[in-house]
Amino acid sequence: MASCGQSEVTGMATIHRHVELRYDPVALDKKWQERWERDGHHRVSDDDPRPKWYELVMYPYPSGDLHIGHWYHYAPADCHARFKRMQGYNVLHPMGFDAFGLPAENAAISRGIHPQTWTMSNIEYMRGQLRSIGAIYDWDREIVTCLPEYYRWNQWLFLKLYQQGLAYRAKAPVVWCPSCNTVLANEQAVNGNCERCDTPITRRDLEQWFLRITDYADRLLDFNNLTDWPQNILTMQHNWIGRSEGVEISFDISSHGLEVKEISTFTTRIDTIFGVTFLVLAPEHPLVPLLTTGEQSGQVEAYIAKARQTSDIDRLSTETEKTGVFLGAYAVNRLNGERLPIFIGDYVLITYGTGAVMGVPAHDSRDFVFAQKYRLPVRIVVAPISWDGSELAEAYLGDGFMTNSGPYEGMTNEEGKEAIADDIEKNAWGKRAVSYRLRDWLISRQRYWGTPIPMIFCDHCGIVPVPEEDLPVLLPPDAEFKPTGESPLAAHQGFLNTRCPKCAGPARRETDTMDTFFDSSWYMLRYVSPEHSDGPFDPGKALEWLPVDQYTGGAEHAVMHLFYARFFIKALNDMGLINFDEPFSRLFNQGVILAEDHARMSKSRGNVVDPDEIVGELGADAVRCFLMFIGPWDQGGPWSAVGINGVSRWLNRVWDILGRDPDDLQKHPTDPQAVRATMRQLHQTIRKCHNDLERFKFNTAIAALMELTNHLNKVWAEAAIDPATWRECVEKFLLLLAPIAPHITEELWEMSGHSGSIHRQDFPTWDDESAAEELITLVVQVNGKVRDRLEVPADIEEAAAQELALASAKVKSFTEGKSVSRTIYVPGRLINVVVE
RNA sequence: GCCGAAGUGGCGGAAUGGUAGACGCGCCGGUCUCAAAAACCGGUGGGGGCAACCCCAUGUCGGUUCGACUCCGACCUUCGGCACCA
Repeated sequence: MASCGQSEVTGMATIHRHVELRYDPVALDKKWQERWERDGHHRVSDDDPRPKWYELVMYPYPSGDLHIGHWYHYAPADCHARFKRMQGYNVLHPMGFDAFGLPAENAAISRGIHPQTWTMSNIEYMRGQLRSIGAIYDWDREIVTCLPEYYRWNQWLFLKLYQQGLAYRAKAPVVWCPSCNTVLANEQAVNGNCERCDTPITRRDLEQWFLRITDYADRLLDFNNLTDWPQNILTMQHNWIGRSEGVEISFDISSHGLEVKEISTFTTRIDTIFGVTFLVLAPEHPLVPLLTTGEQSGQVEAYIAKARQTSDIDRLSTETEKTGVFLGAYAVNRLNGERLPIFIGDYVLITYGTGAVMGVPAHDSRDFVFAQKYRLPVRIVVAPISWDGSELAEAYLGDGFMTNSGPYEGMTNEEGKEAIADDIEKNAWGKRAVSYRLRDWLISRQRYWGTPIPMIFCDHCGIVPVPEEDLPVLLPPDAEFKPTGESPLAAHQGFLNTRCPKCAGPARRETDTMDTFFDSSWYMLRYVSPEHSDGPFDPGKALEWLPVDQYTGGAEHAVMHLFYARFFIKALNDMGLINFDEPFSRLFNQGVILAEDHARMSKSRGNVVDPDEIVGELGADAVRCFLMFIGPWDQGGPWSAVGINGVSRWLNRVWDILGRDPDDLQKHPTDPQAVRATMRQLHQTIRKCHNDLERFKFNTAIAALMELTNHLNKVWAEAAIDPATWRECVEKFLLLLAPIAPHITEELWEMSGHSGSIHRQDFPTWDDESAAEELITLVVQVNGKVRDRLEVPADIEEAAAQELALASAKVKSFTEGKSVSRTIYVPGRLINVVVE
């Protein structure tokens, strides 16, 4: 990739001029966008008698510039929404801004602009860019999450969640980004690095606000109402929740004379309980300081200190050697009375299960390497098939018969699991339990540009929620943004100091703000009544519009936004605020638009495509068409500066075709066969467009429309059809093209003498009879290889087809001297002659 | 390492188990032009043949089938996701 960015841009502009435009698309964009706006063409009424269709796109972050990736997301989605509208739906296709978040604050720090100023001016600019798409957004419904009218309802919802016990404060080891100086959600730590700035993350113990999403783990695992979601998203959510069934089993430590008499561990392999030869606790486990003997304390403390410093990327890597330190203490396995040494090891996570594991080196690969390193015994208790009693080279993870297992000897390990679990429960040594990989959702952020968490700390009353009538808790405009690790709000005395709502004594406000995923977890509800001031949404309107019928956005939100939104809707449903259980009925993930060099677009690579420039030259319709034409929407694909000329030329031809006077055709005799063929192709095209647009297969829909224009050009050149047929064809064609290219079709609709907008017309319908072929090309195969092609009536009978096939000279040359064993006939398709 | 998706002309891509390469880009030839661009018309997977035609070809190797880009198995490559979850 050449790095001379400047000359490349001019080079690209030259390429565009390879098409000489016969009409002025830029003028049309302006004319119609203004007129649609003036006429309130895109305003959506709540009292429309037609069935509703809520088509939602993931709203953008107002970074200040709409790039071609936004176009790739929004233009096809708009086409689909327009298509549904022409099908007779009252379509809500709203747009807004995900306006809180770090970049605004970083701009404030690096350039001295207030986040509010930066964000709002970006929004202002992006509104104009979004308008250039020509989409049917109803701007009266726009939402901007950083405005108090929106975020007060974040606070309101937070209070509701708190009342339900779904929001709580806890000290927890949290993911910390030392560069952003804030806590991150688990989901925002990517490969041990901060999602935003790529800095290796560390852990910190902090008092934080959490949402109890784990309470909903099982319900979030129920995908029965999500049959129209892509399977890969469901799989990701399934794995993210990571439900495992097992047993919590405790080991006796009463001999240590502590208040705590046992250590609890979680295992999915209780069948291996007789193979336990040691225990490992997470370094952060609360029993560690109590159990450590004086002799070992030096080593243990050093190990803990080191584990704290180790970045997550090292600690979580499967490559890292498993290390640990003996505490000097022992526990007893109650099933066989054995004494087991207790270790700490950083491969045990405090956040999963009970923070302690039973070490079964024979049947767990991690325990195996740990045992080897510290020379701990390895005892096989589930015998591999045809095991000869020799030692293992690696852990055996498969099934087998129980051995060295006391009363359970000889059972299959699956039977053993149940029998042992039963006995453990009978003796109250533990119980069957379910563990989840999923953690509660940490929503506290030590940053300024977010929704203040509406909580107050009072020395007398403890944690007191801000009363509803005191909302919103406004973000003070005059805060210092320097990231110190504490929220900037903590340094703002005016914000910090308040009165306790209960006792009216002096109190302090919570100074953390909310994760912006909180905002987007319910924004689809706000669009139905963006002005509503008695609650986050008008319940009647929510009832009317939701759930979202079609949601589109990137797959990168699989375990974050999409997951959180599902949780919110379930929680709100439980509170009786809404009456549905899933926010998005259908989900479609569009792919990623790549640069011409097939790499991801990035400023550093210098391969970014600027949509404004191309729209300013070729018009919005050409860009819309080309983005949809590149390939299947869910696959994404490379942009091509030359390729867009193809659709531009095509739109030129469309302009040309519609500009012809159909009466010119009267000067020539009409060919009835050509008329039938034309009508047939029209109906086939309508059918194909309908089916393809329904399923987001824009590329093949456009290809079919191109074929129709090619056909029309041909019959025009031959003057083979009559003016009435021509008129019907071009009119229906225009309607088919309308959702794809709204500006040119609106202009041509007006020019051909129609009053009213083309976009208020019905999408054309087809009938299969008119679309049916009269003649087909019957493929004749011999042993599966094509040997001849015959023009025959479409409804030809098998016997007749067989006779024709066998009579073919070409077929004869391949069957000569051989015997025909049978023929296979596929009606309307082919006949295959099988010889020998 | 595990899970998932995808590999088709020079390029983007099309094909309910039934004509592989629709549509478009690019390229080649022609028309128009003083010339070029644009536009329009025609051609365009590889190999062989004067030709009619024939052979080969959808990542690789097998399999199922009258027939496989499509279904099954193994492998290779690319791209996503997860990655000590006991």
